[in-house]
Amino acid sequence: MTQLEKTYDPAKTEKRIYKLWLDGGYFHAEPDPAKKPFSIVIPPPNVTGQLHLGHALDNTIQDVLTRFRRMQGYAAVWVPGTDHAGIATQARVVEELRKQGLTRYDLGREAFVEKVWEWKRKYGGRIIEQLKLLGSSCDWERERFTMDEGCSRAVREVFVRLYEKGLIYKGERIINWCPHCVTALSDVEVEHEEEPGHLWHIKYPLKDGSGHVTVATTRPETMLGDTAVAVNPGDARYTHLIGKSVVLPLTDREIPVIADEYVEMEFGTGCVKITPCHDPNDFEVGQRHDLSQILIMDNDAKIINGGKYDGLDRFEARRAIVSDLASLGLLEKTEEHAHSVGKCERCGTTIEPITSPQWFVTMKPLAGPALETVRGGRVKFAPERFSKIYTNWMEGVRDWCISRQLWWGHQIPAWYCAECGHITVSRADPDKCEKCGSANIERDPDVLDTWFSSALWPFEVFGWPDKTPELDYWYPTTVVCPGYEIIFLWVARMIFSGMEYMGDVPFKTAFIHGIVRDDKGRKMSKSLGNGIDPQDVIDQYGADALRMNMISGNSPGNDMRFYPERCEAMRNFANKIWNAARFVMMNLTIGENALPGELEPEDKWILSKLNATVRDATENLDRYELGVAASKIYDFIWDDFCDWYIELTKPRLNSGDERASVSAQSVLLYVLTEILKLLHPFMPFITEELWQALPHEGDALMIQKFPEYDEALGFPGEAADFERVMAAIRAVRARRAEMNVPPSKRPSVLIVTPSPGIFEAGRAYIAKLAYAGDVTVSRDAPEASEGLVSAATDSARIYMPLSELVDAERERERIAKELEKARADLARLDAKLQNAEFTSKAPERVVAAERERADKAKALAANLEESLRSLA
RNA sequence: GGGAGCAUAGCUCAGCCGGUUAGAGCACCUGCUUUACACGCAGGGGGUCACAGGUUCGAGUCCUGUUGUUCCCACCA
Repeated sequence: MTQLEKTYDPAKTEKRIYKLWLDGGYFHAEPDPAKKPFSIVIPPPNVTGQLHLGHALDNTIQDVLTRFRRMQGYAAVWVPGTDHAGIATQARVVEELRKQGLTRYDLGREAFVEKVWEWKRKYGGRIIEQLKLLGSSCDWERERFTMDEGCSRAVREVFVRLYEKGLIYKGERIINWCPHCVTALSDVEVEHEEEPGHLWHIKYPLKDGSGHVTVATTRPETMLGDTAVAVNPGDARYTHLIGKSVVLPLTDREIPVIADEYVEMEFGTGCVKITPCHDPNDFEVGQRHDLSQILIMDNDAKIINGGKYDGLDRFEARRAIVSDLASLGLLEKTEEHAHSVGKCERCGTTIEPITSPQWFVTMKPLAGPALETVRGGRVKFAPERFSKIYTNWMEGVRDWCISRQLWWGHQIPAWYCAECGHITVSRADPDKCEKCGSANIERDPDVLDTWFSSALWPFEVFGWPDKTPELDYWYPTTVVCPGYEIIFLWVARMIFSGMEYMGDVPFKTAFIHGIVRDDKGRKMSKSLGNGIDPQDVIDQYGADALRMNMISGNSPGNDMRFYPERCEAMRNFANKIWNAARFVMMNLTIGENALPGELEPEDKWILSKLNATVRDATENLDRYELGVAASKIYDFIWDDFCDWYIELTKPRLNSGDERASVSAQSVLLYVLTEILKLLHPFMPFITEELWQALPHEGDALMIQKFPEYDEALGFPGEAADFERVMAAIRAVRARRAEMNVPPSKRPSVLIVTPSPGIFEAGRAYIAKLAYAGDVTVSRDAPEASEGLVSAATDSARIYMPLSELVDAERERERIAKELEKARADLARLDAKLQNAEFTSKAPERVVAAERERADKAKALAANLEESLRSLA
């Protein structure tokens, strides 16, 4: 048998074990009609991204689920891949170029895109390699990229279909513009932040010279684009002005005063400047009143069409305009005013609402089935509460702006005809206008939102739009495991996409997790510098410890704080298992894993505990309660197996009796092997390593059968009996500890009990675990003696002659106190049991349990009384 | 403005369908080189489960309200 090191060293095993799995091909799955399908598609990380703890969390979750089902015999596939991440990736390469003093325009589109591919080839593998460090059992043969050929074909197919169906349109609408990323964004890519700002009250003189109206605005620079002033039609203060004109200060334009319900009389002055090109509400108002549109900012948010302000940055323009208005006497007042400002989620730049010709997906027709499927429970959210968040959003969903002014991404398959203006949208690149036949056509330069391709992920990875065996077998996927921050960006869009193109849900369950925060509860971010690199954690504690830390100690859907010390606890746990296995191996003379024909009471006890743990943990895993499952397994291993069972086997192993030793070894090996299987989904490396070192059949632990509940190994009666012996041992230990008796002092122990059988059988264990010299079991009490220390359980009284340590008076007091407590318990239980309401209404098993408890309290009280008497 | 989460030991958190005397890790106290493990063992202290009502034989768990806190959504000029 291999000799194990005293301490588990993850660094020495993880790489080797991962290679063993790869070489064995165990991660790969094929559709297999003889098995049940199980599938997960990875939330594709950004191709240029670096692994962070958020990835560690959701990949651990996916790996636990995949390994669990694989071991249960499912054809389990976990499809990995990466996302081309349009804006993020392009920004990285732009930044690279900037360092060389270049812009993307210096290279031109084609060369730039080639540059990004180069970058992707160079760094795209990094995150994948990092996922492997975690132990992820992805089917790497099926790795995909959202811009690979298949995905590109899927994207194109979807775009064309939606266009043909009239669900994709191009329109001049208000969109969110990021002047830094220089592109349009969808609504969900904008984060709103409350910021202190100002409400400037500006006088707009009436054209007829009869005075002025005062408008209030938080963005005075946009006044250059004003094309009306609006008041509420019911606002008596202003009805006489409706239809009149005002002269827009700083320009020489005249604009009308109009009436619109949208204006709230209570807010500001009740007069609103209307800037259709730079505010979504004003845009609507403009539509209703057929106002003209004046765009006053360019793509860099510099002023255009603004006379002397042209060329100024929007914030410079704001300062200049406010100061000019003040000097003209048109600034009535300035109020402090907190308001929410939209920021680009990518770069944090303040978003500018702007009218722009963009492509949109009409959402209403897609939202219907997407809502139905969640309401009807065909897609379930875990935890359930997230379905409400989803539903609320989907009910109010607005059209999705899908075009991006980038070069890196899926270019929109639309060609504009210079002759007739027709737009040709086509699966294959056209060489002429489909309407007039002109060859003078030009392709739309824009690319699609990155999430447009990720929305198709659950079916494009299986080969859609082709009909493939994989698609047929694994779609709908079983479960998807994203963080709650991408419910709208990704989960929602997969659902309506799945319904639209596949006619079926993309996954049966969305298992949502929270955010990993730092130890102070803050989000980890580059700017705070509080990010923790999972690779460092793995180096220090091992991947298994990191994984176990991610899974346990938090509940699904809630954020978690990351404490390195918790990893330490899990590292210690790994070491505990390591040493338990080391102990088993050191004592092993057998080469086969089989339970002995005859089992000792302690064997039945541990098997019974194991069996219950298997049943409970499996149930928890079935319900996505991974943390609860992990902690049950943890407790069983540490408390039951290590602290009790291993100690209990020592007398047999050291007895010199070959048969006794072999029987102990057999049970040890059996239980340890089952433990390794149970724990494997959570801590795959150490469990595989140990399994390989132990006698085993088969090639790898990761493809062994997951333990199943076995009625034949229940032993409820025997297990309960044996717990009486354990209770006696605990009682003796507690008494000794209280009196500071060192383990070297081994008094004889007398056990007085009405049921001596189990204690007779357990004599050796009592001697070992309670440090007894010799153990006598009797039905009869000893002669009263001053020198005895006593302990009592509900099934026995225990006496130890420790006359030199014991103070008879204090001993009596102590027992009297315990007795008092036991009687109080008994009284409480009796009262409960005598309450007819309780006995008639509570379920039978609860009443039975209370009865048993009362019986035990009664027995304990009786034993304590007896102890007291024998001291008298 | 709408919605959701959280509030349990000094700290961070579990507590799954309402049913013991509410648990874990860390921290703390006492003792221990017991030949698997000091990354350990044994024993121990520590909680009015935010507050107020309610439902129930029984509430940390369900309901209502209050307070505090975090987050999400929303076209709050």
